[in-house]
Amino acid sequence: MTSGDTLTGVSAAQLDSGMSKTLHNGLQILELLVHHPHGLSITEIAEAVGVHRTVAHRLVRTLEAHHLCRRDRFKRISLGAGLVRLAEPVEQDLRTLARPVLEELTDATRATAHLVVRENDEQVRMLMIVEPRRARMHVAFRPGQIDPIDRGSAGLAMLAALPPEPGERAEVGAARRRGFAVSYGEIAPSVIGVSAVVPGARTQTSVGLSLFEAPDEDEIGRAVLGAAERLSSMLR
Amino acid sequence: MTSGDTLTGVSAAQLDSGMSKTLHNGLQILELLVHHPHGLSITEIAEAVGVHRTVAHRLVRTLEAHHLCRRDRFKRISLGAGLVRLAEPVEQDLRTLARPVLEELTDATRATAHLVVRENDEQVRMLMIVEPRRARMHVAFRPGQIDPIDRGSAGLAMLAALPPEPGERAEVGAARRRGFAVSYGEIAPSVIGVSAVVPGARTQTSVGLSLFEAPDEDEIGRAVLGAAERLSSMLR
DNA sequence: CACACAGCGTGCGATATTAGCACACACGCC
DNA sequence: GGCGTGTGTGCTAATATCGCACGCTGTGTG
Repeated sequence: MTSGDTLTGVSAAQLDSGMSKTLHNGLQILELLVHHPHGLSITEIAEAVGVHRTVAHRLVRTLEAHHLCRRDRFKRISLGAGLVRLAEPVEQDLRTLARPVLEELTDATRATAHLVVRENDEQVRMLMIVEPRRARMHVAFRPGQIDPIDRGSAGLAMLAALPPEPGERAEVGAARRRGFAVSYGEIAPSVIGVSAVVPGARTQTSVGLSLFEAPDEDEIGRAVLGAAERLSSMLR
Repeated sequence: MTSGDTLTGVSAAQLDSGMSKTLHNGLQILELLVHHPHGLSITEIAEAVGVHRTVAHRLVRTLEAHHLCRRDRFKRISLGAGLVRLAEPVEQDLRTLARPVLEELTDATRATAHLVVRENDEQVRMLMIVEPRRARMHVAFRPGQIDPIDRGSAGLAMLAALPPEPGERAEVGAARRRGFAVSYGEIAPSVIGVSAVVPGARTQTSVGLSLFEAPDEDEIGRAVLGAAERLSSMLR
């Protein structure tokens, strides 16, 4: 991974053979705009993506027609509202049901609660409730963030929910015995994670907490397990 | 608008000259998948979008590399979690701050609360809180839904926030006098809308309610105006 | 006020990318 | 075991794209 990632563990897609270059470039524009909330000009986009200005222009027009980009009155381009329509069906029920559970968990523990789902060999953060609740999220994690499956408490918990593998990390075995996983600074430095899987979800799912100080693992683990159980029962 | 819309007012983007056909096709796949939560096969996608199977295959591979699609173990394709990363920055602060305000409004009125922002000549529904709160949303409205600016209470309220236009609808003038707009069945049949703009938002924004029975307009209007005011004060 | 400048938008040909074919493969079903 | 459906992969023709050149708009400056 020699290029393209500006945030922790967020890998930019590489143009591989058997992929469409034009579509790839268009999507790269979207991913670029994620990191520029105040918008970019056509020229800046063209430079960043590495295409000719007129090419960027055409791609932006196309994205705009789909409401995936918008242009303010100064022609600066930012992400468009059509994206929320596209994102809305993604694990919709799960997110709707999980929100009150996470809020409860956050209120009980004064820590940031997460909902994470597995996607192949990676884990995706789907929902976060921070404390205090109305804070804007300037933290290391963001919804939609993608990390490898074998890192962090959420990933460990998911691996522990499967049958033991020969070369698995010791933490996975510990998580399997305890029912919840703990990790220290694996995804963000000095952030401690405690997670448990949600039984019965269609795709592997976990609920977890982020802490900045070493917790009473058993107490926090019980809270997380309780939240996972509660969410699990709502899924039926 | 002769083709492509399956839901109320949701218009599919047309391939216009000056647009990239490949990117357009790729995005069409995403929009198609919105309506198929259980996934589609490559062949079904190819048919629906009107491209050759191998073309669809390549497009899907590209989308997949960007985590915009995922394939389950039976090769069925559905929307991927990368979309929540893309959607997350869209009006992020506004949505974060508006949620508690909308929840309060819903609890007070037992009606569905909406947050709507303007995008050029269209309005986009950004957030909805339904009553009961944990219900899955099977209603006529969905987050991300796009409607023309001159329909429904949210649009009327936004138009009323601008200087009077010569040919404007009478309802706009009424909304301008009262400070909030009311509409009867303009977006979804027999659904009554009451909306007020949020002063001070970067893009024109409104807060509103959906009702199924004719309300006491002044009472509901006061509640909506209060919510808009509260949200407005949080933006500063 | 006129000028220059920077960035945006649009035709139009050369070219590289894509479209579609033909085939091989995997899987489930009779 | 054979068949049928659906997926994945080289390869060439064809076509959509790329990038150039030009005109435009709006902004800052002498």
